[in-house]
Amino acid sequence: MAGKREQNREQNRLALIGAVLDSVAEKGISETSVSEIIQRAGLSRGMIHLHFGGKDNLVQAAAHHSSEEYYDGLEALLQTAGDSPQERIEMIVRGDLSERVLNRRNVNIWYAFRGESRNRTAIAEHSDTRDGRLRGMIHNAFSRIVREAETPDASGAARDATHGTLALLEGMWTDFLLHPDRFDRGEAARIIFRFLAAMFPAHFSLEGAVQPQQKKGAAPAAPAVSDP
Amino acid sequence: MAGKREQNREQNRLALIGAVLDSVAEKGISETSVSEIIQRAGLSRGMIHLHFGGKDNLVQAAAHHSSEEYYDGLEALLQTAGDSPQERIEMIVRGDLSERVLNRRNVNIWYAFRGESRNRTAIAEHSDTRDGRLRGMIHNAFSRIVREAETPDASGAARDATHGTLALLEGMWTDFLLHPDRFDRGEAARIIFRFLAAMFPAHFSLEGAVQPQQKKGAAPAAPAVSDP
DNA sequence: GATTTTGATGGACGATTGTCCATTTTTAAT
DNA sequence: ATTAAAAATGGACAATCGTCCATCAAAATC
Repeated sequence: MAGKREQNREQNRLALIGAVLDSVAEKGISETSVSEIIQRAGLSRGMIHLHFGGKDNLVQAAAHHSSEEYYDGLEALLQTAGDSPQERIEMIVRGDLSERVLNRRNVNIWYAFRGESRNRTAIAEHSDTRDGRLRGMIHNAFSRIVREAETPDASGAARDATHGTLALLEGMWTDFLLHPDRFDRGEAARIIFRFLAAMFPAHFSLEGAVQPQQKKGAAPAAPAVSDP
Repeated sequence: MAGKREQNREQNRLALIGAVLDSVAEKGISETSVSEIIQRAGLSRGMIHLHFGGKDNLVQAAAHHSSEEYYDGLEALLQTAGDSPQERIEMIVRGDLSERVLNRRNVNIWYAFRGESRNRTAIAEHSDTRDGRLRGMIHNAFSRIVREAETPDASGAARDATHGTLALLEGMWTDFLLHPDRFDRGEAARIIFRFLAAMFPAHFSLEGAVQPQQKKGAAPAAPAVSDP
């Protein structure tokens, strides 16, 4: 039996965190005031001090919550992936670009906290740990790939591929932040795999997209007028 | 004659903008108050309203100023580059990762504004235009590369290479934001060129040096997009 | 040198910020 | 049913926010 008392208590805690995240996503950090938060949560003014001891702690808890949510989602997705390293990397990339993870709300929240993370040490830590865990997963997979491929300077290649893949994902997120309407998930994934396929042709290919390795060049010859 | 009056006026305008950027870089946006600004600028309280009509406009002007500064620096660097597209791309990448452009101050400012750009339409616009101009320069170079290389689906390849390179640069900036102390410019550049070398082995090499052009006979033709 | 013009000053102002506590309400224990 | 304990309320509070204007100082013009 949870006890109605403790149950309500936890429920209100989460309501406050949710209200912060909603407000940050919608209005930005600078407009996320105590008044705004308690109005969204439908609770009284004193609750913040009661549950978190102050607004800063609440915001920090919200950042932590959001970070955990992101990583849990990604890890759950990863458990449905196959065992091969390329499958795992593909799952991470597609997962990180999926609607469930990469959406306006999450992106807004993520970048809002990042912009203020310099001062809020605790928030910066969450960025770090998330980054660290994700990096570990990707690096692990690439290590196996370069080992199989017997690449020269294997450890350097794995590290660079990891770093580059992470950077590419970060860049795509930024893309989404700046142009959420014209962002194309398929294109983002295709570009990442195009780079990976160029580096590890034996492990990645461009399925679904043009893969004209041995086909004769059909001379598309369409002059590029398309804006970038 | 500039007139001592107008001269002082402009000087104070710039002092206010500089104070905003210093404060944003050092304390973050949320702690950049009017009091903080005028204290740093050594001017009186009314100046903000006099010169900019309000704090929001001043912050916007500061964002604009910072953005212009970034792009001007990059463009100046680009004019010292050679004519070949690979030289231009290398110059852009190395320039974007150079100490002069990528440093704590600029990164802090840039991400602070990004985090709040959702609401401030004007600030978001500057991100856009900067992004657009940079994208144009890179896309222009890749268009020439794929044309020379007679790549199948040339326009798609150029677009993807542009998109990927921009994403990689963005990711490296984020890297610097989160770990300014252990960031390695050389490593960042090496990774980008490693990806580019994999995609365009005839044009980029792993050492980061530009690959010597194999055929000199090819007419450069007119650039698809004219540089500003 | 006198006058006009304009930039610059700094305090007053109401609004809003986050904190905190006296009080009330609700649940658990007796 | 009564008491004890905990949770929730909402307003008081000082501090700070950004705006604006009456006033002053200085440069430009006459």
